[in-house]
Formats: sequence, structure tokens, C-alpha cells
Amino acid sequence: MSNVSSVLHLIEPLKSETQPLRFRARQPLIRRGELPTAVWYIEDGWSARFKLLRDGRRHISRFYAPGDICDLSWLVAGAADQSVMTLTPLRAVRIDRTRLDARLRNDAALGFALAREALAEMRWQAEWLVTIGCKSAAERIAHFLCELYLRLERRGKTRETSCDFPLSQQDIADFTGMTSVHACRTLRELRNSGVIELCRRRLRIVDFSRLVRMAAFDANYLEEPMTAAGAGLAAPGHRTATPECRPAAC
Amino acid sequence: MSNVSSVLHLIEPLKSETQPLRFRARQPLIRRGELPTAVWYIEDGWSARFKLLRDGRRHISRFYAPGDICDLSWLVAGAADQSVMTLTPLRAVRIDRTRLDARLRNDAALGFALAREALAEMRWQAEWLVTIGCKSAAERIAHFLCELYLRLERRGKTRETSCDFPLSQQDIADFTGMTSVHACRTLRELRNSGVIELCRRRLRIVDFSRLVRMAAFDANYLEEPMTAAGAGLAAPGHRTATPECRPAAC
DNA sequence: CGGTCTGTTGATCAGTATCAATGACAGTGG
DNA sequence: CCACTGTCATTGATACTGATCAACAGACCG
Repeated sequence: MSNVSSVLHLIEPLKSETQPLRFRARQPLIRRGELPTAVWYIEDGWSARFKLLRDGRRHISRFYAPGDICDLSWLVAGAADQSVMTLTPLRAVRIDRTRLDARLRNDAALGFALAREALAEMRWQAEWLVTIGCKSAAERIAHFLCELYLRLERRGKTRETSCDFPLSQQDIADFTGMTSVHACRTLRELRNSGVIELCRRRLRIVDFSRLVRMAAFDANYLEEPMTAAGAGLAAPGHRTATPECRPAAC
Repeated sequence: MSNVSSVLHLIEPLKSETQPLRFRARQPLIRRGELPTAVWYIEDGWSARFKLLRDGRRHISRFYAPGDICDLSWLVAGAADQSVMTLTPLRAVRIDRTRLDARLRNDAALGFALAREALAEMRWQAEWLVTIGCKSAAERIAHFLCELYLRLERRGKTRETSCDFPLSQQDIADFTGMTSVHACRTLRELRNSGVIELCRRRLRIVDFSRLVRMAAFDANYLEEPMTAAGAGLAAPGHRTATPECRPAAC
């Protein structure tokens, strides 16, 4: 993902065990409140970072797919404030936190790479905040599928136009902020309209450009035209601000 | 904010200008798609990071208050993917990006501090994702007010139990993912129930503990009891998972 | 002053949640 | 091999949160 010196490359010598560890599905990798002693480089399988509220509501704030590191935020001191559990059987390499932490204090290249990685993650989260914050159920799910597919494609984890998709509708719902019932209906619409196929834990993107349009998604973040100044054109309606910050709707 | 060597301390020698710069209210600090040439240490005033969708929907993903750096994510290469505009008149110190970037490659302490800062920001965003993703309008606004007050308190920007609050209801709405009309009604409920006072750009927390309860907020992240294992107790209803990840509702 | 923005309230509507029931399927143990 | 169990996807009926539309008053500003 990074260009010159990725975190993955730099932490290579820190892998504690020669053999990656294996976890069964639906096992906790960490529980909220625990102190992480390591981060995991995920070679295979999926997991989810989530939080439970007292009344049972659950929200998933992040999925980890093969190639992800789970979780960089554990490198700041203190207890994990969200839990992580595997969704499928998982194979992951353990990277000892103490050793990584110690090296970070001396190795500028590693610190730089880690900062870059963290900042990139921040950008992704900021984008997803916007999606959760103001898009419809259909847009949220379409956006999620676009993004997921592109992420897996960059890692060579897609075949033709399809990829593994081990998530239940409950998982999708908890990630996109809706109920599983509504996720079900929304997915059905997407399938009925012919933009995706989804069965037996496999997702196939039939019409990517249409999915992108349905998502109000832009891989290069093209949503906002940002014409030269956008000035001089006021937007109508309640959601209006001063001209220089509110280009006209289109 | 950090303990030993904060970013703020480390970037001290990088401040490009002796005098901080001033901006008027409602001016763009950056527009989406532009290449940032500096980050800003905000001494006084407020601003917002946001994104506009084609149809005019706006979502604010972050407010910057005095003491914040706007924005760390600009240190990764490439164009800004969200815009930032001032909400009030602003006084900020310019920190040249090229110089910061150059120093980052050699200075392990700076890289470490920056990484810590970025990771802390990630954690905040992940928490806010949960809030936006699964809480009610009243909970979201209450949560926001709790958090804002605590953040300002840490920086000594509160007096008694009150603080400046220059945000319009439209700003609050765009941040918490609702309409300004609904934000208005929700704020009114909070005022009517006597937990806050809010007038003439000043917020007063009358009953903090009740506000916390209304927010399902926990400053120390206490929402999830995370009893020893949480195991053996299945939760009812649609939003159910395996026992080890789903402690009973309460 | 006259325009613009903000806060406010009321009436109505749409999107999504909730509740309930069912069928398909996988895993388990007798 | 088959009943038993639990999970998951699905559908229908209904309820409710929050959006939308409309109108107006006060504050602020040129």
C-alpha cells in the first residue's frame, strides 16, 4: 500500500513465531478492556472490530481481511476500547508489541511508515464516517461492496469479477448501521436490479459502474465537483451554507 | 495530550512564521482535491472538516477546536479528500509540510509522537463511528456534548461548567447525521429536561452525569461490561451472536 | 431599515426498525 | 441414518424515528 517502505516490510524481522497461529471462527482476538500484547498480520480469514452497548446493540467499526494488520491502534498505550473477533477460521502472524514499540523509538523509517499507515487509516475512517452519517441504506451497502471489492482486488484476492464474501447479513447490518432485516431487503434489491450476484459466500460484481453510481461512491473521491471556487452559486434547501462552501447541487 | 514528547512540543521549531495567521469566519482552509502545503496548529477559533455530496448533502467528520492540529492526515502524500472551513474567526500557526515531512524521515522521536497522535485519532474516530452507526438522535447529540466538553476541559478552555459553543444547529446536525430541524428539537428536549443550558453561543452542562447516561457515553469506555468472559449468557433478539461475543443485555 | 441567516414550531411523509413466522441448511448426538 | 438444534435468509405487517415542507420571528449585517 505504501510506496517505499511499507509497515509490512519493516516489521518482517519482528514476527515472533516462524509459524503463523490459527484461530477458529467466532473466537475473540481481544476483548474490550484487555491490554494487547501483540498485533496480528492476517494471512488468511476475516475478523471484525466491534463494540457492544449495554442494551445489546452492536456496531462493527472495521473488518479485517487477508493482508490487514489487526490492529495498529493497539500500539498506543492502554487497553483496547473495542473488541475483535474472528468471523472465519483465521491464520495470522503474531508481532510482539513490546518489541515493535521499542524499535519504534529508535527507527525513524519504521515510525514514518507506521505514521503513514495510521494516517491512511484515518482517511478511510473519515470517509466511512461520511457514508454512515448521511447516506441511505442502499448507498451504504453499495458503497461497502465497492470498497471491499477494490480492497481485495489490490491484494490480488479477486478472480474475474468475484471475491470471497464470508459475512452474514447480520455482520453487514452491524457495519452499515441498519438491521439485518433491512440489510436483507437492500441486498435483494441490489441483486434484483442485476448489479451484483451474491450466494454461497461469494460476491460477484456484475455491473461495477452502476454499483458505483448507486453508492454515490468515488474511488478517487470525485463526489464533490469542487469547481474552481464553487463560488457564486448558492444551494437551496435546509442543508445550505455560504456559497464558497456549498457548490450548487447537481 | 501525549505524555512524554507530544507532537506539539516536537514541531515547535518548525513553525514557519513567528506570527500566527488569522482567518475570517467561513473561509476555506483547504478544498477537497487541493494539495496541502502545511498543517495548522489552531490557537484560537473553530473549524470543521466536511464533505459535500453531489446532491448537496453535507457531512462534517471532525471539528477543530483550539489546541487541535488541522490536519494530520495531510501528511500522507496526495490531495485532501475532504474540505476544511473555518466556522469562526481563526488564529493558527502554519507548519510547513515539506519541512515536517523531511524531518519525519530522520527523527524517530517525531515519527513516534506523530504515530501516537494518529493512532489516538483513529481510536476517537472508531468510537464516533459506533455512535453514528447505532445510536439515537438524542444519544448522538448528548454524546457529542459530553465529549466536546471533556476535550475543552482537558485544555483548560472551560469555566465553571460552561464553555464556548460557536456551532450552529446546522453544524451540529451535519456532524451527528440528522437535519437541523431535528437537531433543534433534540436540543430543546435536552434543555427542557434541565441537563444543559445553551444560549448565545455558550454551553453550560447542568447535570453531567445525567447527560452521560442519556448519551450511553463512557469517558473511560465503560459501555460494555465485559465480565470475566461474558460467556454462558446468550442475548435475545435479532441482534444476537455467539455467547462469547454477546454478553446479556442489561 | 431590508435582506439573510438562524432558531423554532407544526403538519405530514418516508425510510427503517420492530415483531413474528417460515424454510433452508449445517452440525450434533442418539 | 435421522431427529434435534441453532443459525441464517427471507417475507409480511405494523410502528416509530427522523426527514421533509412550510411558515415565521428574532438576530445580525450591510
